[in-house]
Amino acid sequence: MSKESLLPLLARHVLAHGLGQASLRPLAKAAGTSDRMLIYHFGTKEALLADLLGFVAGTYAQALDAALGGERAGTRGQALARILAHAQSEAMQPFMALWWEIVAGAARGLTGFALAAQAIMSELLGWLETQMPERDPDPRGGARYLLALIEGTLMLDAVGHGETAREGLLASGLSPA
Amino acid sequence: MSKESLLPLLARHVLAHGLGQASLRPLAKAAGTSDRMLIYHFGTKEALLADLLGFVAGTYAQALDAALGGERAGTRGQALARILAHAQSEAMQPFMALWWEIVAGAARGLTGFALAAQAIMSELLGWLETQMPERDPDPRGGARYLLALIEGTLMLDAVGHGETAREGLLASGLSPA
DNA sequence: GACGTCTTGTAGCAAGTGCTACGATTAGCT
DNA sequence: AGCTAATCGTAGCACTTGCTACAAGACGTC
Repeated sequence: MSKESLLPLLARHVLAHGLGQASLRPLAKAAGTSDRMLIYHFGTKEALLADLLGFVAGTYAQALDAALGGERAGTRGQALARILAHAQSEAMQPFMALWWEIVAGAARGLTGFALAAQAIMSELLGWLETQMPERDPDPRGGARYLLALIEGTLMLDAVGHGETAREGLLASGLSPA
Repeated sequence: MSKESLLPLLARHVLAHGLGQASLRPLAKAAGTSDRMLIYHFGTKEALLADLLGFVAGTYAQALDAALGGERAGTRGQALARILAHAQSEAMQPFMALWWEIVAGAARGLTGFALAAQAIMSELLGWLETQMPERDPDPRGGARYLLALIEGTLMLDAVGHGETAREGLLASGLSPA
């Protein structure tokens, strides 16, 4: 079992159970090894977590490319709707739960978390920029504006204020009225 | 030492060190008691956490009222700037770090976390509604729109994408150009 | 003073934590 | 074949976790 072949299994466990419960022995069982081997491969739990978060960020990038093909949106509102539908889909729910744990770690200054979070946000921002309407007057600023709005919406979703977010988007003038 | 007199001390410790490291013995030491007493008063760590998060939510409500007095903003942009300045202030930094942990817990479905998060968001939303400009065409929707934008901005701040958020706000048309 | 309830200290338990020591197996290279 | 280095299993260590058992003081009520 190589390091690389372990990462997907570890990620699966973390997506399902969260980072808080991610201790070596359960992780090892989920990956079909022993804690001894995890330490052997990664050296330290901290290093394991850093590698794991990097892997998750990479997986997210792939999922984004796969799910949201290339053609440009007609309006900012369409780009917004498209990405919200993706993030709110059933399949992305485990990732979203993990995402807020990554944000919390980044806010506490944990380096591995901050790096993964920045990578994921950069990925999403890059995708948003390619999605901006063809003759948008300010694609760069617009993409960043949408990014803030999207993340705020997803956060409100996560804490049970989804309806609040929906009304906010309606009032933003972006939604297809 | 009553339950109520313990809560501020416990909150201080959690704000400084985070929820992840919040185990009974360190908490007890920070509050000047023993783990035995914490269990005696709260019954369970889970119950302690729920009480503690409720207390933090209440404290946040007070801080909001105290720091951001009553007079209405002239424009949506002013309301936005005002609350962002508050949330990004040095004094609020420990609370913001704790906030993302609360969000992460809520996203994982932990009841105490979800309740506290909803209370805090409702408080902020209520305050935003009182701050909307006098002749705003849609104060209800506008407040919700601002809420999403604010939380997205704060999240990007937390993960080191503060500059991204700033550019997004500039492109929103809300900032005093 | 007697009684029962509330409060608190000291010890400790069973389980889980990250990590290490040591030995056995395997693989690759000469 | 013989040697070296990578890979892995078994035990275990020192420590922390949430929580409990047991007993002693504090305190108001009769």
